[in-house]
This record gives sequence, structure tokens and C-alpha cells, in this order.
Amino acid sequence: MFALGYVPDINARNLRLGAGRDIGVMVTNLRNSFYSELATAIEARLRELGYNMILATDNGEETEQLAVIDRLISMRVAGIVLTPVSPVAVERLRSDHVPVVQVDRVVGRRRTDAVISANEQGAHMATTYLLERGHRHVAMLIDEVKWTTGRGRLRGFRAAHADRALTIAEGLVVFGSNDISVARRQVGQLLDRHPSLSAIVAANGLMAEAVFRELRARNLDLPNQMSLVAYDDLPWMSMVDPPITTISQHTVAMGIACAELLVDGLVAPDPRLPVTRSISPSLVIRESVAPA
Amino acid sequence: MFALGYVPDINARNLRLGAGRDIGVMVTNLRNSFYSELATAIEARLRELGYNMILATDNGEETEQLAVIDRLISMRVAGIVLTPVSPVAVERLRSDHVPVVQVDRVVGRRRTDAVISANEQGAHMATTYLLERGHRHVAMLIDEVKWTTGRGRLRGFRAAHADRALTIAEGLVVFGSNDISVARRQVGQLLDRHPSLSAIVAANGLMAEAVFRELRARNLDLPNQMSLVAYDDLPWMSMVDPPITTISQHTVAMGIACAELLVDGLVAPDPRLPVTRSISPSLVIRESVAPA
DNA sequence: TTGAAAGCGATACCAT
DNA sequence: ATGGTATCGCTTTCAA
Repeated sequence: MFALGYVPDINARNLRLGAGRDIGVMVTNLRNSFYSELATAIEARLRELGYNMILATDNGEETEQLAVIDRLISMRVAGIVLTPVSPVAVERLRSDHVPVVQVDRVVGRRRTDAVISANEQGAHMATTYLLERGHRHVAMLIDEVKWTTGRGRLRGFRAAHADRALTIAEGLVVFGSNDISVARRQVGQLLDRHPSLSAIVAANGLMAEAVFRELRARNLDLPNQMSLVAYDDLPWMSMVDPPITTISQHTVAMGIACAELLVDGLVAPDPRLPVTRSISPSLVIRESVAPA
Repeated sequence: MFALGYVPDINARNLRLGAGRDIGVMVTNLRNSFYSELATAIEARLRELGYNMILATDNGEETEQLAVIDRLISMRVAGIVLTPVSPVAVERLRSDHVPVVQVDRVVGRRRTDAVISANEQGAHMATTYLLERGHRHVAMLIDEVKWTTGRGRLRGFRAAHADRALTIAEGLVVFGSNDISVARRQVGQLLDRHPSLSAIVAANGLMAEAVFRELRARNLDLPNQMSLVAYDDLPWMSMVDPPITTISQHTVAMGIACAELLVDGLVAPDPRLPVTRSISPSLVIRESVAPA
């Protein structure tokens, strides 16, 4: 009989030490592969750095996010990485002196460490790619502008037009629902009302899916009758015909940055100023864009 | 100043009580949406039952699985749901008296609670659907038969032929690599060597992707030159053209069953015999099959 | 070098 | 009812 079977009690250890080597990671959900890839990358890097990830989801709901935060605090995690939903959640962590890294978007007035994608730059690239190919009636389908993510993407879309002294016609920025079937209907309306439209920028994976499905349902030829640039490189985008040109956010790099930034703050002898790491996205060119 | 800011220490509580209301859930990875959907469903049901999920992944590696198990045991979780990799992992839990539910596959001689999909039945349905449409040279592309999952699916494929007194030609069962590019090459060889082949059953999502990509690369008309039935209903399968006919495992139902089975065992006054819940899959008919 | 004891925070129990 | 106290297992400290 060898010592197999004995496993130290982490609870006792954490209790004695006040905190352990667990890091809470909270994302919106696991179905969206942007989040699950992000979590996977964070976990891998944390492990290398000697920490464990405690993964939780909040469905993008403020109440759930607050509940999860309480749970993580009660576990005395050493720090938290989260896709923030509400400034009060972040403020709660700050006031409890829990090291925080906000990822994907940033909320609140007081700054914390953060890892974001350069959304404005990404949308600018996507839009410019279309304008360069002669498109003059380009729409953006976007689900929200209440977070930095959506705001940045919309800004990039506008800036790309402004750079070439082009104006965006009324009604070409449409705010899509997160419910895919209503988003599809919105795409339909857009198509009906703007016959001159020749290209669409979809501000995230779900919006891209709505556009793609509606175009196919209407038998519109992608890319010849309508061009599409998406945002986020999801698995289906390389499988469909034609494969979709899109902006990749380099999710793995973002996850690695989250882990490193958090641990860096943890081991720092004294508090430093919050730092924001911005990861540049890139355009992955496939076949969903044709010249106007 | 109200009582905000005080959060009880779960570590102290768990230490005192010996175990808490945390349930460990271990799956292979989070990128495969079968697993992430499963985890999501388990978490939702656990939460309703008053438990928290601690999610971990093991990349299908025995050493990682054992390490994760130690970590979960050291946290004194009340029980564990896992997609098992190795009998020794399960035996380890058993000998530590940790309630276990095996999900998706079952390992080891000693039985524990388990939730599995009726793999044989699913593959039987998929194969029969093809045979009924006149296909006589049907291949199965399968990644493994070392687990109950793959063994069941292969058995179903064989049984469907046997039921109609049909034989499966030499070389029509091909063991595909988990590396998608080598799996594609294997599909290519299959196609080259068996010109009479008219349909393929892909035993999981990855194998289906390999078939789909190789058919498209060769400009083979799906379904008219080659029919395909997949296993697992992944997001891309409804987006491609033609959409893929496949076997849905009812992942959400499986997750719910895991949570309920585990909690049932937890609250039972005294130990009961292990129970296995088998969830019947169903065929979702789309457009990747044509008559022979 | 080795060993004994204090203390972390929540809980259960017992005594008041 | 109400409050004081021992206890869980681990780490740290202090003494022998």
C-alpha cells in the first residue's frame, strides 16, 4: 500500500494562505467559439505560469455576473479575467482589491488592466477592403454599440468612409437583434429598402450568420450580387461556399495576453498603473467579396 | 454603509463541512462544440439543483485527466462528471469514494453511473437511411474504436448491413486520423480505391469535416455523386450547401441527465447500484443524401 | 533538525 | 434563544 489516495485539502490551504493559485475566468458563454477559444488559450497560458483556471459563465447578464463574482471572491481566487457586463461588477472587484483583467470590452470610468482587440482598426480594414474594390453602398450590421467593442467597430466603419470623403447613406447602419431569426428579417428589410446596396460588413459572427442565411434564402449570389466581410473567424466561415472573408481577432494571442497581464500584476511587488494591451486583428481574405 | 463587501469564505466552509456544493465536470476540450454544449447543459441543470460546476479539460490525455482529478479531489468536490479517458482515472475516483458519472463513453470493468448516447442505434439509423435509398457501397470513416462510442457506432454500421443480409466490402471501414489534413488524405485514398462507392457515414464531426472538405476540393457533387451522413449536429452542418444530414445526439438532454443522475446519487440516503442512462439519438434529415 | 502549537473562517454543538 | 468553543487540514512559527 503506497501513499496513493492521499490528496491534500486545497480548502485548508487556501484558508490558511488567504488566497491560492486559482484564477477566475468569466466569459459570456461557451457556445460562442470566440469565448471558448479565449478561455482555452487563457487556461493553457495560466497553467504554464503555475495557476489554475476556474471557468464560469454569466450569459451576458449583470445579475449573473455579480453572482459569479461573489462566488469567485468567496473562493478567494487570486485574480479574475472577465468579459465585463456591468461597471458595478468591475467596481465590486476593485473595491475588494481583486486583481482584474477586462477582456474583449472595457466598462466603467476607472481603468483596470485590459486586453482588447483593436476594433476600430479591424472594422476600418474590413470596410476599406470593400471601398477599394469599388463598393459605394456598403452597410454595417451590428448588434450593439453600448460596449467598446461595437462602438469601436462602428467608428472604424465610419472612419474608413471619411478617409475617402465618402458618406454613408441613411439607413445603412442597422442594429441587428441577437435573435438570429429577427436579425435575418432585418437583413431582408435592408436588402428590400436599398436596391443599390452591394456589400455588407457584419460586425460579429452572429450578424454574419444572419446575412449569410438570408442571402442564401433569397438565392442572392455571394459574392457577385452581394459582397460580405465578417468579423470574427468562426469555424463555419471556412467551410461554406464561398468561404467568408473576415477579420480575425487573434483570440489565442488575446488569451495569452490576459493570463500574462494578470499574473504580472499578481507577482509585482507593488501596484502599478493599469495597462491596456490592444491586439491588432487581421483581415483574412477568402472569397465572399467581388469588385463592385 | 451596508453589508456589501462581506463575502463568506467558501474554503473555510468546505473545510469544516468536508465537501461543498461544487461538482467537477471534466471534458476533453472546449473547442469541440459537442463538449461545450454538454458542459453548458450540465451547468444549467446543476445550478437549478443548487450546485456549482467546476469545469476542467484534459485534452483527452490520461496524465492530464489524472492531474485534474487530483485537483478536483483536493477541492473536495461533491462529485464528478467526466468523459473518461482511462480506467485508472475512474478507478481512482471510485477508491476515493467520489460519486462519478461517466458521460459519452464508458471505461473500465467496474460500473459507475453513466450517461451515454445510443451509439449503435444512431449509426444503425444513419446506415439504414442510406441502404434504404439504394446505396450498396457505403463506407464508414471512424476515428477510433478503442472507446465505447466508436465501437458502438461501428457495430451499428455493421448491424444495419447484416439486417439486410448485405456485406461490407474490404476497405470500406476506414480509421481516420484526428488530424484533419491526414483524415482528408485518407478520404482521398478511399475515393480513389473504391470507384463504386456512393455514400459515406462519418462517425463524428471531425470525420464529417474531412469528408466534406475533400469532396469539395475534388469538385464532387454532394449529394449526387456522393452521399454523406454525419454524426453529431455541429453548427456548420446547417450552414453549408447542401446542409448535412446527420445524427443528433441530443446533447442538452445528455447534460441534464448527467446533472440529475449525479445529484440523485448525492442525496440518496444510501448507495444504490450504478445506473446507465442511454439517450436515443435521432436522424436529422437535410440534403446531403440522394438516392443511389 | 524535528516536532509541537497557533491560527485561518465557518459551523455545529453544548451549555447557559 | 444565545453565545462561547472545539473542529476541519494546512502552513508558519517558535521551541526544544
